[in-house]
Amino acid sequence: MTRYEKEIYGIVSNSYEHLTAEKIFEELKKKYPGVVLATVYNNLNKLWEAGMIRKVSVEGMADRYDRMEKHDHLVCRHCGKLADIGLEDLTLSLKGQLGEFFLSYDLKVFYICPECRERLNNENER
Amino acid sequence: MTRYEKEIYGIVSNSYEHLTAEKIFEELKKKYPGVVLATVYNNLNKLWEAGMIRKVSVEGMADRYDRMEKHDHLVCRHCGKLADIGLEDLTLSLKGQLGEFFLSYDLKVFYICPECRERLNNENER
DNA sequence: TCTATTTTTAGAATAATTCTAAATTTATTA
DNA sequence: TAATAAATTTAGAATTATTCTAAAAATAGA
Repeated sequence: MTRYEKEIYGIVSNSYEHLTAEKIFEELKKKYPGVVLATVYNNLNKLWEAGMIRKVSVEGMADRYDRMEKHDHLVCRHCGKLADIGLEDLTLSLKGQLGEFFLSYDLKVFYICPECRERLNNENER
Repeated sequence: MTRYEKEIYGIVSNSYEHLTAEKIFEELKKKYPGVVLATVYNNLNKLWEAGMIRKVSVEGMADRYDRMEKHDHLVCRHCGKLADIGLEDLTLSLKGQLGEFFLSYDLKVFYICPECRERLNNENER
């Protein structure tokens, strides 16, 4: 593992936020001011292809990167923010339904996050 | 509903393919040669916001549009192709786990599609 | 140390999508 | 119906996210 690979892996896998390449770049620049965005993309792709990090894609937003540890995502339909949630594991059920075709799955649950709910409430009261 | 909205809705909701905006544009041009790509995006967004069509997003690929009818997706990890599949409905289980927060969900199952499996086999045999 | 390989940089290029302003179409009202 | 307002479409520029290319730098191997 190269310097940047290691560093980027650390940033992504130790964060409970869901960082975009741009955010990771900003983070990395604190320690390595000379680094360049293409390097971030290079290494994110390498790490993703090696199965060491996740890439989370939601319609119309930049991809976000996430630690591997098993968990699902809540996605706010208003602001797009992601939150982690541990739902029942579907692996067995899916393997049962699909056989050895199965590789992995991605479950996203859409909702309105607490902040947006509150904001929407306030707007309605006015 | 405007002319184009209706037409685009028809294309998307009567197709079992998973069309990109570009493909829909090509399709629409057969009937309305003067139409412009921005119109396609405008109307796709309107239809999506109105909950009349789905938008399917997979890391690193252009968004694809799909009919609403309840179904899940198989995504080939090699070529990115989508296939429909009807898996067990999770709505009740998720409502149970999340309460009225729940809006909807999106389940993608990753696999290697038959074509890619075959291709990979052939390559290995050589 | 010399050579080959890999990684990084810099910045251009591409792809997908959105934006803006003007033109056109459609709907509403006098 | 004419006049006005509102919504849609067009044309093309702009933006955003991401990838590509070629050269430079770093690292690893013989």
